[in-house]
Amino acid sequence: MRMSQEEKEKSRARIVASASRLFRERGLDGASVADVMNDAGMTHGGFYKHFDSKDALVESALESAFSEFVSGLSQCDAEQAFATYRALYLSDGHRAQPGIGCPVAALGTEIARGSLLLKRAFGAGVRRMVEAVAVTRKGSATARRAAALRELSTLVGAMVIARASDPELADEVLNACGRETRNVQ
Amino acid sequence: MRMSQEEKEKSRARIVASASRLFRERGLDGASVADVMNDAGMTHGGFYKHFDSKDALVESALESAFSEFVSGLSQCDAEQAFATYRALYLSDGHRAQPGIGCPVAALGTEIARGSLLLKRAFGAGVRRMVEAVAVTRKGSATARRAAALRELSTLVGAMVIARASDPELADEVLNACGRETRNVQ
DNA sequence: TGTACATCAGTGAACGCGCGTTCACTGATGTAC
DNA sequence: TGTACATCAGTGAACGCGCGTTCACTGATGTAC
Repeated sequence: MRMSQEEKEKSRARIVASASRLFRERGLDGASVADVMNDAGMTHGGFYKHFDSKDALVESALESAFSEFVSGLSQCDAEQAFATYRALYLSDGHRAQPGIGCPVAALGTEIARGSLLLKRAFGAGVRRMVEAVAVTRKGSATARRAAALRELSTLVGAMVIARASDPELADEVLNACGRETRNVQ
Repeated sequence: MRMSQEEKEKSRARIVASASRLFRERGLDGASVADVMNDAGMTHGGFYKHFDSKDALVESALESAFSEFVSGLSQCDAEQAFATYRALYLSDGHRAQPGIGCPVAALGTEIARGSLLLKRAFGAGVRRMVEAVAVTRKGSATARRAAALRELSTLVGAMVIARASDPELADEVLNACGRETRNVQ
């Protein structure tokens, strides 16, 4: 039966929210259209009233995931912000909950095999993260941006290594990157 | 027709070599058993004379990929080694050729969803990379190891971001991490 | 404002396809005597 | 050393399964008059 336009918008929002979480938890291939629709409380057949293809959903889900994650980071106090970012990013909570965490650490190596369109959407999200980190740094705009890119790279790499390794190595890499980062030689 | 034991060993080596490359290029889900066997010059049916399952192949392929990548790194002069590692790791060549590159940057986020067995194999490979980098650092064993973990995290994160983003951002992150790394504040 | 009708969000069955895995078969290899 | 036979690496067809996508259908919504 037909739903109102308002209901349709709500349905779409639920689909994107479910996809955003499930893709990060299970991977782009690991979460099927049926999984996502079921999580959003519907059957899979109606999916194509909202999106042209699974690829289109991935793009929307990525955008949503970056928005959510960046706004979570940006709630911190500007002065102490980066220390807080780092502590949050490298926390056990973040390691254990990729579904609500950083899209780069959750999906990076899969997006690398995607279309240029997908990489542009991903790049746009990374830029938002870079900008959120850059405002916590000092120096020229160029230097702040470069520092933010290095910091982000370290955080992403540490979380990727931690999640893909046994718990012992995971702890070790998170510890190594979580303290004294400013004294890296 | 039955092959000699020597031939069987050669076949197995070809299967692992093909898997090692194809998994890094296309992902664990993106390269099928048939793809790998075909690349190794055989049909898919004989695969199970060599491995119990695709998962077992993934484990062998990972081990082979780490071996190959670490030995490539270790050929450098010990004194200048890390500068060379970094330049090689962040090069356009490495970005464009994941199939012969770092297994962490190629498969990290997928391994994160795998079994503990797979993560142990992955962790063992990462440890070999960490040790190869740690010998190029100075200070106590603990400090060298922590520095190596941070350096590796930065390299991995930068390559993951670069490969998953549009070319402009890719260049920017590789540049930001490729120079003046020792002055990260 | 009321009515008649076109639209379309969501359902559930179905499609073709590629996947990991299994299996009967072939014939050279390896082995027991 | 030669012979008879068991073994098994590799082939190619087949299996059940889940995938992305399509489609006929339902009935409330939105709209034209």
